[in-house]
Amino acid sequence: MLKGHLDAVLLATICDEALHGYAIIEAIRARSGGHFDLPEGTIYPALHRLELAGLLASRWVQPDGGRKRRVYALTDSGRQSLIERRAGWQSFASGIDLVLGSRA
Amino acid sequence: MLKGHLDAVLLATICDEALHGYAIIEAIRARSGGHFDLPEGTIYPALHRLELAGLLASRWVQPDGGRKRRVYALTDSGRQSLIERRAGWQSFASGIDLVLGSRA
DNA sequence: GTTTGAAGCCTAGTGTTGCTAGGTATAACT
DNA sequence: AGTTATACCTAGCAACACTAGGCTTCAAAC
Repeated sequence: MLKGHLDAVLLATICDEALHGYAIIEAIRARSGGHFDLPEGTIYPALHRLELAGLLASRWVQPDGGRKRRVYALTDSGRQSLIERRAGWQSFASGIDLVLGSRA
Repeated sequence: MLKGHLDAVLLATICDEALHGYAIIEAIRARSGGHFDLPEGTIYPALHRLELAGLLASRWVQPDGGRKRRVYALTDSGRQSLIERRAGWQSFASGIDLVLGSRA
C-alpha cells in the first residue's frame, strides 16, 4: 500500500522519461529497491485518474517488435504537482518522524 | 490525513504515558510540531478500533476536578505492534525517498 | 443564576484510495 | 500447439480518515 503517496510515486517515476504502464511497474520496483511491487489494478486506474486530472498525457505507440503501448508523460501541471507533492511528502515524513521519535 | 500511519502515531503518542482522547489530540499536535491537528472524528473511532484489536486498554478515570475521562494505555501486544510499525514506517519512508529522489 | 465556552466523549455517513480478481490480446519461445 | 511474458483494462470491495453533527459536564462571565 502506497498510502496516499501513489500519485507522487507515479509522477516521479515518469518525470525523466515517458513510460508505459507495464514499464512503470518495473521502474517503481527497481527505483524503490524492491520495496514496492504494485499490481496492475493499482497502476492503471491511477494513471487514468491522473490523466483525467490533467497531470499526465498519454499517446499510443507501436514499437517495431511487440504490441501497442500507451505511453504516459508529465504535463506542465503534472510537473508542478510533482514539486508540490515532493514538498508535501517531506513535510509529512518529518511530522511522522517527530511523533514516532525514530529518526528525529 | 495520516495516510495509514494513524495507528502508529497513536501508539507512539501514548507509549510513555496513558492519555485520554482529548489529550491525545493535543499531544499529537505538540509532538508533530503542528503538522498534525486531528479532528475528534478521526481519533475516537481509531482508538476503539485499536482497543478492539487488543493493542490498547482503556479505563474510566474520575479526576478531582472535571468530568470523567477514558484513559488509554498500550497493552503488551500494542507495545510489540508499535515496534513493528516503527520499522514499517522506516522501510516505507526509505522506499518513498528512493523513488522521489528527494532525500536519497 | 443563567448563559457561554471549553473540555470531553461519541456516531453515522461519505469520499478517496488501492487492492483483488477477474478478463482480453499479442508476441516470443519451445 | 501450448506456454510464458508482455500489455492493457474494469468491476467490485474493504479500509481509512474526514465531515458534521449530537450529547454531557464543569467553570467562568455576565
